[in-house]
Amino acid sequence: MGHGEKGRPSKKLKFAAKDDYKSSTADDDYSFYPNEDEGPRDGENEGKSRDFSKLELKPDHSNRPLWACADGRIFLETFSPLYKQAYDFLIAIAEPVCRPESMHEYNLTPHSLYAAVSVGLETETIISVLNKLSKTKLPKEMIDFIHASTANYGKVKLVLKKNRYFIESPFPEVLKKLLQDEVINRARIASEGAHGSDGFTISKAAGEIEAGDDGLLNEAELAAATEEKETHAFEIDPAQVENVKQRCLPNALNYPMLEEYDFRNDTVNPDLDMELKPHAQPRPYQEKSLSKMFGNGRARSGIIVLPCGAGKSLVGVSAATRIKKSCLCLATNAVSVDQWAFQFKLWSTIRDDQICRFTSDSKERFRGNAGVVVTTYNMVAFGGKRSEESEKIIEDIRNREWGLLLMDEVHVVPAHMFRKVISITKSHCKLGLTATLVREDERITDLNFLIGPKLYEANWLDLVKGGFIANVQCAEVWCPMTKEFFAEYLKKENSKKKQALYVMNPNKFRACEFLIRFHEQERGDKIIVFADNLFALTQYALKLKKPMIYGATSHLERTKILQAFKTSRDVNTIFLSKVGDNSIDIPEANVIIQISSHAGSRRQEAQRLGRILRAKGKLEDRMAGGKEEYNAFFYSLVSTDTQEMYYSTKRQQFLIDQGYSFKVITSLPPPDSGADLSYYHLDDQLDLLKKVLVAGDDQVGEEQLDEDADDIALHKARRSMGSMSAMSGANGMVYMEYSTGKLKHSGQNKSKPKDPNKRHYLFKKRFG
DNA sequence: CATGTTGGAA
DNA sequence: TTATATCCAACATG
Repeated sequence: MGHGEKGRPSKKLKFAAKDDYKSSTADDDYSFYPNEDEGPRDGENEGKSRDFSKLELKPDHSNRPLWACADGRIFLETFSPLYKQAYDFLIAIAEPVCRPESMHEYNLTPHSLYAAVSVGLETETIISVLNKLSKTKLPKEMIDFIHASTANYGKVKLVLKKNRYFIESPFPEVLKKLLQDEVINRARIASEGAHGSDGFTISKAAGEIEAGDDGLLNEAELAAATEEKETHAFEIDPAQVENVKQRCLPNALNYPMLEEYDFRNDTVNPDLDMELKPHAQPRPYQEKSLSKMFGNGRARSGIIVLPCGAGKSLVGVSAATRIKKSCLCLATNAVSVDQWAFQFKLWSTIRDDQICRFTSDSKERFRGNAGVVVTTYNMVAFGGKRSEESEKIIEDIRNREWGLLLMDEVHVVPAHMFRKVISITKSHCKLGLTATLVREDERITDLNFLIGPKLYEANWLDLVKGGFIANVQCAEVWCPMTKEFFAEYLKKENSKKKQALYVMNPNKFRACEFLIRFHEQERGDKIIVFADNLFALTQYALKLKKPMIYGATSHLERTKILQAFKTSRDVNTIFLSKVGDNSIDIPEANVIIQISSHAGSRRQEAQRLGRILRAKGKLEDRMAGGKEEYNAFFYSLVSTDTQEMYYSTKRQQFLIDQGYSFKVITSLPPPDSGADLSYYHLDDQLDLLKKVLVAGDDQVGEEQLDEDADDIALHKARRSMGSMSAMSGANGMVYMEYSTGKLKHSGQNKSKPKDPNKRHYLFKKRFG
């Protein structure tokens, strides 16, 4: 730990691009902020040589794009003509650490090498290709490390046959070694069949190769031809699969298991008749993802990383159409379920009666003996009492042997949920899709053994350049606290109260107001404002008279607001709470303003950024004049000299590592905007301050009693009246006025009880 | 039946 | 650890 910054190239770094790589991303102004730990940097690499000057350059070094260091780090020059091939290769064998414009940094780790072997690369291929691309002779340490890490890889396979799990290997001695492990030994179950002298079942297995993709990797993949060999195997308890897998990982016995599905030779499970439609033309990087998965004619389990908006669903649907067996598709929520079902119908020739959704209010069944089921993680893992109908369907899911388990947004699903889902379902192949493989906590290791290694990861910047996703300008806006707010901020001990103060900082509000005005009026943009803090969200939205959506906003209301945002010229800005992080799909938006967000979740940041990544406009337009224009904007508003500064930089390190250039803006709103914006007068600011202080004091205020009385009265009245939320006071009225006036939707009376305050958790709690 | 509300769960 | 969002099921309403 603690060597996030130290792990970076030292100041004495020789090559020129070093400066780009820091300064193109971060303003030196804030480099003094503590840098976050940088994911797993392997301990054993600490302290090894980082001095490049001793490395001996090859005579033709300028034609080669890589620098390889003894400690496992690799740097890639992105301006090299060999960049494309080198990138494909590196992404397969190493973890990307930092990918700014002109110089990428990667790290070789046991896990990354495991992933490399899993997609068919062999040790010698890895070394020779690295050597070919490197400007210097490969350090001996690196070669040794690759040897040591990969010696055992690819020797053991986990295979599902007729609903039973087997550990297979051409090397019986390896199986014996595994069985010396207590966990694995206990997991073994005796099975009938042709037994060899060592008690293993023996069978012949023939390798098969499919034409791979182009370029360097093709060679490598072909080189990874599987030979015909006797295969030895023993059976294990299905309930123990996960534990056994974990024992085999690089950090334990170091015989990580490959999971491959030889679907073409699967005669047990019924085929599902579906093809990609002709109009479904995968883009190059989608094709590449698929070639990693199906590179040797079988289906490998693993994770594919593509940014939001880059077309993950086409990859998922394509995978399903290639395997042509029953497919269980898992999404995070009901909205996603609908979208996936839609995507299947859009891209494939699947018949309507072969695809079904399984959620609380849609319990469809497919006809015939094979089909696609789209459901939520929750539904499968649900622990409580199920309805009769659900019970039947889930039983079906349990008993079926799935050809493909397609898991969307794997990065948001808690590990224990995965465990449950994976132990409930039996699948030959698992494909995880995600936009961000963030190495926060141990989650990533979990994913590695629960699903499989990373099969492919696209570089965002390359997709931007290709016009596949939008070109985003990220900016952090520094808003000084007003004197009065800062004084209160310093007085408070409670961090919650502090938060209320820095989020409601009038200068921040004015900056927000300014940005909204600018983007609405000058550029005609569509803007989403995010706030995690409900109080702030409400206050901002009310004051600026913009619609908002948060947890308690009804489904109907949500769709209405979103519809207006998408289609109406009058509604160009919406306020979202965390609801917007998942599940709400708004391709129209191209500006995001964050006014508050949670401490240090890089995932959240990336997800929000993903909202605006969908390419906007025609490529030609964007490239006009040879200079690519920004067509999307991402602002984080930060109150200076508060805790927020710390959190903010912490989170943004992630985006910097992804290669986004960052701007710090310190003069917003511009001085001359003055009274045009709210809270210009000190009196207004003080009013706001008072409001914040009262709200921040929550729970035990005198107001509470009044609210209580009102709320109880309302609670009682709710059934009979269904509306007339008098309790909500002026705030609610402003909100309603707005939503009825501007959105012009029908049924406005009905929506009245949806007043934000009414369902606020503070109110609900008091009845609990 | 469709819609809305509530409580419990993870 | 707290706050917030999500889902499911059951029940009420019209």
